[in-house]
Amino acid sequence: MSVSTDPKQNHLLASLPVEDFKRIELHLKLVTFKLGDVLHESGGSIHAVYFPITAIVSKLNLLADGGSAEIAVIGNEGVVGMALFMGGETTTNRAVVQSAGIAYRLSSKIIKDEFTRGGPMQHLLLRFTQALMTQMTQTAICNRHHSVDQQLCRWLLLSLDRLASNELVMTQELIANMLGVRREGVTEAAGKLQQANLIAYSRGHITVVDRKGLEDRCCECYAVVKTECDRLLPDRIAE
Amino acid sequence: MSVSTDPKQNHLLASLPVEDFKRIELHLKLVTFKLGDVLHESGGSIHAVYFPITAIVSKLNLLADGGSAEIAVIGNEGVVGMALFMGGETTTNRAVVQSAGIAYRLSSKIIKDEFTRGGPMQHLLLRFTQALMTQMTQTAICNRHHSVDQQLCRWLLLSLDRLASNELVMTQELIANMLGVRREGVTEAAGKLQQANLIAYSRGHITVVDRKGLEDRCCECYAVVKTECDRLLPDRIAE
DNA sequence: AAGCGTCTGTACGCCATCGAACAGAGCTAT
DNA sequence: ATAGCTCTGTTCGATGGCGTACAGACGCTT
Repeated sequence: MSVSTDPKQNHLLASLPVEDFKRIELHLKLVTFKLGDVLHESGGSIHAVYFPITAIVSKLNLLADGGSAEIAVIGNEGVVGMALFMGGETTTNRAVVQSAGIAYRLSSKIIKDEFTRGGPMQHLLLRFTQALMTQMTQTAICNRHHSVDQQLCRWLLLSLDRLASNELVMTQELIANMLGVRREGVTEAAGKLQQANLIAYSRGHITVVDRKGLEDRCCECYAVVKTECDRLLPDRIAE
Repeated sequence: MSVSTDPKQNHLLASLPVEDFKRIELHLKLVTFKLGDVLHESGGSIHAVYFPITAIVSKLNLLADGGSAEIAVIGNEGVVGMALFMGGETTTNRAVVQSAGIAYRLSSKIIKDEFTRGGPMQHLLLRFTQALMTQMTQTAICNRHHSVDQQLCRWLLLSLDRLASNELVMTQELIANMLGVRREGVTEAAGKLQQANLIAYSRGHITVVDRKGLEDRCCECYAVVKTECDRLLPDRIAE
């Protein structure tokens, strides 16, 4: 098996004890996602959870008038579809692929059974859920108090942390949807970052040149989320 | 026992099966909170969970520069201190009393044991957590897209739903802290609502006169949260 | 009843973001 | 190489919320 499709590239799966992993191993289905694929709709039923390996997934809230805002981003540190084991079955947000890649799918029944055991899997899923809540709440206050410039930095850094390379495939239009601002606002903010030699981009490809510079320019929100994720989540293989 | 101090005034406690309730009943400690009391600090350790009866609690995120924003409000439909059973032990937000009243306290050990059982209590707590996440995410998008006027309506309605009377004890200054806006912004928005005969207030006492009118004036965010809470949470005594 | 502190009302200039409209630049397909 | 589409850059007026400053109103205390 090639390293790049190893389920244990997902941090949650990686930190499961052997016996627990063995139990679900056969049920894990490799799936490939491309940019824009929808894992589940807002209000739609959820049939499985997904453990991203190289894919990155955005949770987007939507408004009746077409407005939107990303409320969290999930990569190989976590899992998509928590509403299944939380008991709600659906959520009021859409899960959409922000960066193409692969993930492992686990069907509704299997993940629920596993969660109900109350073992390491439950423990991991709950801690991840709390990390996700931190991201959501920090997004809320960031939306309230910080400039588009700062939020773009936060967004780039959060995405970068979940990516193997330093290049994002993402148009300014899409970033604007994520941040819930106008496309022109992103153009302007991105222009500033480019002038400052922090990023370089062209037609949907953004390359982060100076990561440290982005962090300096960013609001505190990124650091809050990062610190809390590091605290709550396993960062590599246990055992 | 007077009706007003019955633990079963809390919807979660009320919908526990008899045997599960009996097990924790003796450990429930009645506590009285006044406006501004802090249940736990941002980043501080949490020693107990609280089931509000008449009290209302705000979850507030804070910024280094003093900025703040309410990310959720919890009344007798829920519980404060989820980080305990989620495994994180602390959260990055402050829980502060927004409306004076009583609550029942359950110590760390008891609630954890109860949660670990995997029975009805776990089930209820998880569903409540998901309802709370809905509130958080809707707050995030509301902060991004809606006016102070609309947000004030949302805030009033969410508070009202958790209150026995139609009078809130709350200065405009405090509301401003919750919404993360200037006090003057609240004065202006509240002035409009008063002129429209939807509310009446004076020196820290707000009376809602026309609830329906508030709903009409509000953004969709209130309805989204309300609908999801109704779906996920028990609304009265089970058995 | 006088005094003081708290709460609310109002005004003004400033700035970030919005909305709309359009120009240019770079792929890609035929 | 030409046409057409997507993506990015720029402009301009409008506007909502911010920061600051101050004035009036209410109510508690002495």
